[in-house]
Amino acid sequence: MTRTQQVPRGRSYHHGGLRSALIAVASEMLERDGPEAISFRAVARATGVSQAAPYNHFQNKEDLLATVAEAQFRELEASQIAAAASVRAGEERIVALGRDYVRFARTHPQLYRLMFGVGISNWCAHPGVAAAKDATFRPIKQALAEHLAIDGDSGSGAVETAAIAAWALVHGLSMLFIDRSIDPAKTAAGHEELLIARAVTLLVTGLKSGSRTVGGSP
Amino acid sequence: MTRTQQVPRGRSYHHGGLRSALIAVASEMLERDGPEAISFRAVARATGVSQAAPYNHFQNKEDLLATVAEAQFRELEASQIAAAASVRAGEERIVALGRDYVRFARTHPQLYRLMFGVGISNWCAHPGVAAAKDATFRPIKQALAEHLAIDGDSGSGAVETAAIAAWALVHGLSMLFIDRSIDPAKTAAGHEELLIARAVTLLVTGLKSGSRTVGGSP
DNA sequence: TGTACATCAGTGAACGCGCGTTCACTGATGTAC
DNA sequence: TGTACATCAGTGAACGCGCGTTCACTGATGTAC
Repeated sequence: MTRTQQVPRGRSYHHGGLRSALIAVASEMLERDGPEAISFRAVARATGVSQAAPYNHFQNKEDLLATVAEAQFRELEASQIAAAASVRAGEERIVALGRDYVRFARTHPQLYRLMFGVGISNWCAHPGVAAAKDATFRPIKQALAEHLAIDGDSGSGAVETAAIAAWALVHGLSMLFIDRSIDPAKTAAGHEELLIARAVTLLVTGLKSGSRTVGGSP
Repeated sequence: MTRTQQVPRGRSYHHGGLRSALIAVASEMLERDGPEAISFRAVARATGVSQAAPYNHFQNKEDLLATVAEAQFRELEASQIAAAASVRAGEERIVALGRDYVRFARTHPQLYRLMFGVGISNWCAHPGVAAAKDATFRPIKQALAEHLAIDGDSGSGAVETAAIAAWALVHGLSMLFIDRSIDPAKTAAGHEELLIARAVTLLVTGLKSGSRTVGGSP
């Protein structure tokens, strides 16, 4: 209960802030080695603590990984909110959100892989992650809804579809960059930014000119 | 050299077709357990052979995994070629390619994850995979080039950008479906197909109406 | 203010495991003469 | 056709490893009276 004061107090037997320290160290190690290679023991070791100590703060290894993933989603959400606020509404904002998204993913490539399940066998045990993921998704949904000016009838279904398409596009770009499917050697330095902007613009253009015609029965 | 005859000959000490048997068994196990969970020993065991036997056919575990990945890319390429041929050129063909791509990914979700590096630490050691990946990419590139009717000057750069955007879209959709980010409970049965078609159509629409205007300096 | 006590958050040893890989070996197979 | 020999493709034991997790424990901390 009094563990709210998280500052380690000198030569204390107790760590004082082990939980957050483990999260920080795990994030670093995950980013360095990737989610497939990380071990619970190694995280404890790197935090300067016995291998059993983390069990006072996390149920098991996956609990720690899921916690890190959730924290990353919260950071991405904050980044998206900031990106949306930095630009006036409309197409510009949607492109800004797309660029921000891919930039975030490429800044933390291995953590981004973790966020989408690499190295975690049972997502279902960690519902908090799904909630954080949904929250991340909100800014782009809202920006699209505003831009398409679909307020009422044809409504939420179309926005949902558009949002999923937009998400798929930036997620796909991020993953292809991360696993080097898009060759960074071929893509001259700085051109990636242009590529991302163009791709998102492409989609938004399609949304605008097709919003009344696209659809129909399966 | 005479190993071209791959049929196991009854109670033979030698297997006769161990290499391809290992690939088949590994594919099954990969699909069942995922690339993070598979072990070289387990593959040997399931093939009914000692744990050392596979080393006569593969340098190491990753060599086997990469071989499986390459084979899967070849299958996807064949599937894409067939999909392109099944429909007349134009927007329809592009949508058909997209649907086929995502269908393939969702039919072999864990193998698809392997194809994009999950469970493999060093892609660079397996250049054949990259080549197979490029080949997979060719049908959609060609379909886009034809549809955009950009033959000469503004040329290959625009097609390349469009192709990467299209690839990112279907790859993103595939991955989001596979890791259940797109909730299949929310998406009523059969509606996924519609979602995929709509998303691809969106992009193609954007390509058409924006092909002369999108671009500019970074 | 002092003290007895409950609780918290560590330790270090151990359990049991399966892994990737190597090694010396041997039975099976194919080939040259 | 028979045979000596090289090579191929298996075997089974072993090496060395680090892993996730549990356990009995104990030192540190906070609290009630």
